[in-house]
Amino acid sequence: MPYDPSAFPPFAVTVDLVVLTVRRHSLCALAVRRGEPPFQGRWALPGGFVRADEDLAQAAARELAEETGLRAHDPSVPVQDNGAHLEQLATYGDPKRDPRMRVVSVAHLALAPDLPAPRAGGDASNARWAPVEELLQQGGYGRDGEPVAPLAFDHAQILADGVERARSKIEYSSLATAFCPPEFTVGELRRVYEAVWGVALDPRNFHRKVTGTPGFLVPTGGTTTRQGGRPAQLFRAGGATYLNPPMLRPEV
Amino acid sequence: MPYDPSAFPPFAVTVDLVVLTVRRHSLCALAVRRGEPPFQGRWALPGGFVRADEDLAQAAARELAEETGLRAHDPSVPVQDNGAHLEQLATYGDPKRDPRMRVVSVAHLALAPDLPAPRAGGDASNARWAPVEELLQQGGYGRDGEPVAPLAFDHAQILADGVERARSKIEYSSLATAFCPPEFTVGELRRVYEAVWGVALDPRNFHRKVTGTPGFLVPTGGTTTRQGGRPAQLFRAGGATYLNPPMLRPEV
DNA sequence: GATCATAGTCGTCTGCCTGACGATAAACAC
DNA sequence: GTGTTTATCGTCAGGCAGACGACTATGATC
Repeated sequence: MPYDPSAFPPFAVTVDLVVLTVRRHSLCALAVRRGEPPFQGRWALPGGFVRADEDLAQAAARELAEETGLRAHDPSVPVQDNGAHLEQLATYGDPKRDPRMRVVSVAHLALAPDLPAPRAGGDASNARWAPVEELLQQGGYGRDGEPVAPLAFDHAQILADGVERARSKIEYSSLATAFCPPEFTVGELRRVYEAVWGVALDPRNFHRKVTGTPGFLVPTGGTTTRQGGRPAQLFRAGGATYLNPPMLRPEV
Repeated sequence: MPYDPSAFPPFAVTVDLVVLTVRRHSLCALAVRRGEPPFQGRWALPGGFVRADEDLAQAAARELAEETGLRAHDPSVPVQDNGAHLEQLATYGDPKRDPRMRVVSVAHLALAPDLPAPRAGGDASNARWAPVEELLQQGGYGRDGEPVAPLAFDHAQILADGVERARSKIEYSSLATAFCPPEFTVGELRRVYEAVWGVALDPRNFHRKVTGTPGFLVPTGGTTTRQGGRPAQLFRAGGATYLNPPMLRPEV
C-alpha cells in the first residue's frame, strides 16, 4: 500500500525537558516563562518542536543546549566532564493537552550540576531554576507570599514524573554523580541524595556505603575544604552504572 | 499565535505493543505477520495508528483488545481478573525507522497470563506467541531449523527494551503476578520468575521470600494439584505494588 | 594561641535478610 | 508399597544496614 496521508491523522511532535539540578540543598528544575498564548506569561518546561530530520534524542539535546548551554552526555562515553545526563522520560499525548492542536510531547529528563543562571534566548528574566516543590504546588503561595500559578499544559505532571524518576533512579544507579561537578567529595554527593530525596542521611553510613561500592567512586588524590571543616578527599565518578546492592531510600 | 501548520512538520503517531506471556516455561511475545509493505510477510509487533481523538493509553488498550481480546488492567483497580497489565514503555522516533514517512511510535508493554491462541483480524496464521530469544536472534535459525528473519522496522530493539523492562520490574514490584491466572500457587509464580529471568531459583528460599513479604500474596484458602505433587495453597495478588525489600535477580 | 564549630573518616555492634541446604509432607503413578 | 514429584518448614552462616561512639583536621572566634 503506497503512502496515503488520509490513512492517519497528523500530529505535531515536541520534546519537553525536565532539567534538574541541586542548588542550595534543594532540588530545582528549569522553568521558562511563556511569551505567547496559550498560557502566555505562565511558567512552563522548556521544549520545542522536533524537526523533520531529527531524532528524538537529538531534538532533546538541541533544546537542552539552547536553554542551558549544556552538551548532552553521550551514554556511550561513561565519564564526560560538564555534560548533562539526558534520557527519555515518557510521552504525553492527551488529545486536549494543547488547546491549539494535537500535540504529542516526548518528555526527556536531564540531570545537571549546579550551573550559573540560565538563559532563555538570552533573556534571563524568562528562565529560572525553581525548587520543584514550588513548581508543583498548584495554586498555592510561593516563598515570597506571591500566588503561584501552576505550570502550563500538563507540565506539572511531567515534572512530577521526572522527579520521581530521578528519585528512584539514584537508588540503584550512579546517576547522582550527574548532579555533581567533575570532582566532588563524599559529603557533596551525600547532600545531593539528601536534596533529591528530602531526607537526612547518616554521614558515616553513607561514607561507608559509597566508598565500599566497587566502581562507584574513584579517588583523584586531591582534597578540598570548600565545604569547611576537615579536608575531604576528592572523587570522580567511576565506571559503574548500576549500584549493587542499591542505596536504600529511607522509609518515610 | 494562531494555529500555523507550517510551523512544525507533520508526524504520524502509532502505538506498538510488546505483549509478553509465559508459556511452557519460556517468555513469549506476541508477533503478527505483516500483510503489506514495507516488510511484507515479516513478523512484527502488533500496533497501529493513534486516532485523532484518542489518548495514547486508549490507543494501546484498543490495539491490545483487537489483537488478543484482553481488556487492559485499569491501574486504579488493584486487582482485576483476566485483565492485562499495560504501561507505556518508550517512544521511538528515528527519522528513518519507517521508509514511507516520518512515524513516531509510542511503544507499550503488556503482561498477560497464558492465553489461548492469538488472533489477528481473525486469522490465526498471522499471529503467534514466539519465545523472545527466537524473535531476537537476528538472522539465525529457529528451533525448526528454518531461517529466522529479524523483526520488521526497529521492533527488535523495542522488544528487547520491553523484555528488559519486564525483567527488571518484577524485581521490585509485584508485576510478576500479571503473568499468572487470578489464582495461582507459589510454585507457579516461581516458574514465572524463572522463565522471565531464565534462571533457576531455590523453591524453599523463594517460598519464604514471597510469603513473608506483606501484601504480596493473599491466600484464598483453596489448594490445587494441577502442577502435580503435593497440593499447593492458592493465592491471589495482594494490594502491594512495590516489593520491599525486592526480589533479587541472581547475579550472572 | 586556645577554644569552638564544622566536616570528614574509621570502628563497633546488633538485627535482618539471603543463599545453601537438610528434612518432612502430601499427592500421583506404577 | 515404592518411587517420583512438588510443597513447605527449619537451620545455619555470611553480608549488609542502621544506630551511634570516637577521633581527626580544618577555619572561625575570642
